[in-house]
Amino acid sequence: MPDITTDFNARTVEYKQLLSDFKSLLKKNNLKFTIQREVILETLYNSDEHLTPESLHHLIQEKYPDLKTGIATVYRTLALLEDSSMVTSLSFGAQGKKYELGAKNHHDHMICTECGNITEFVDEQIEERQHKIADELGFKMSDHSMQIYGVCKKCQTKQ
Amino acid sequence: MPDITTDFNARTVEYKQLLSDFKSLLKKNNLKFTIQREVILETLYNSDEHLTPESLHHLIQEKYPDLKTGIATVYRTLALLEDSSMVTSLSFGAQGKKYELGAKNHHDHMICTECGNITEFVDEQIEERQHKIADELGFKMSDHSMQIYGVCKKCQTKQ
DNA sequence: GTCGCTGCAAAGTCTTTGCAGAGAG
DNA sequence: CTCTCTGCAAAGACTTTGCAGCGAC
Repeated sequence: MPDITTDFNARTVEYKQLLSDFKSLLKKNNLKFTIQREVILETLYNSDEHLTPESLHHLIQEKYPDLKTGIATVYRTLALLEDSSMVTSLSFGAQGKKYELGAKNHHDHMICTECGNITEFVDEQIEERQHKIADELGFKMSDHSMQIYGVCKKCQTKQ
Repeated sequence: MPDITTDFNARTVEYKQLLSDFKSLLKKNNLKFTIQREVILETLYNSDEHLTPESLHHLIQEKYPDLKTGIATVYRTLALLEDSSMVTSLSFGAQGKKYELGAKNHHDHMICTECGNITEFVDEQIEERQHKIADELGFKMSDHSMQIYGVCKKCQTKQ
């Protein structure tokens, strides 16, 4: 069996899981499962990028032009997903926030100040120290975020 | 000599240094040294908090009611200071940014999700790892920021 | 005196909200 | 059927900009 098919199946299973989590969440809160909400989740899932509400909205309009999804619904759904910790938002320098699915593994971000691209990474030593520091300061740590800013390889070459 | 006096002198010297840096910066760019710009720098310096443009503006209005400093000037001056790396901005969750003087030592932030207070800390091990990671990913690192979110001691007690 | 700065108000962004009709359960 | 959602447009919040007079140099 070719790798691509395996990958596809794995992703399909993963997405189904995510979708079912989402449905449970909605049911638990007496909210309805709508096509717009599904499309937003799916688009977030299929994007490797960190999306702004606006870029997410554009992607959806391109893929489902007949749905006429409103930007307000995108904001409302992102707020819902963020409240229930299914997505995480990143805010930095520029105006606006970028969102990503929180279901993916935890990681930190390296942000290129030239092109705006974001590379993800994890470092166990840092993760460990963070917990220690929170303990020392008497904080009950719930989350953290770390960004390294700089110029990425590609942009260094350009200059 | 009492400690307080020593402290005061030390702070005065430090502020004079900062002010003179600011003046050099202005001169270098053919900009003018105005009372508003000084007041903004001074207020930032004397605040231990991380200030939003609005809170900075309020502080200034309280302390110098006759100056009638406009919020637009606060924004313009903060942008100027940030461009020249004299202040750093933090943006997270909520709307808007908070600013702090960058001349102070580098540090990271621990943010209480209950009361919004910010505690500063530095950890050498983390600083070191960050440089290593940037190197490994081919990034030319210019800066970084790290935030730990959680509930501070005080708020844990309240609950 | 010149040229940049300031406050004001108006214009921009990005985000949220109110509402009437559409649609999920 | 009921009660939540949605798209739209209007309202909000925060930030930036244009302009005429003011003030640093």
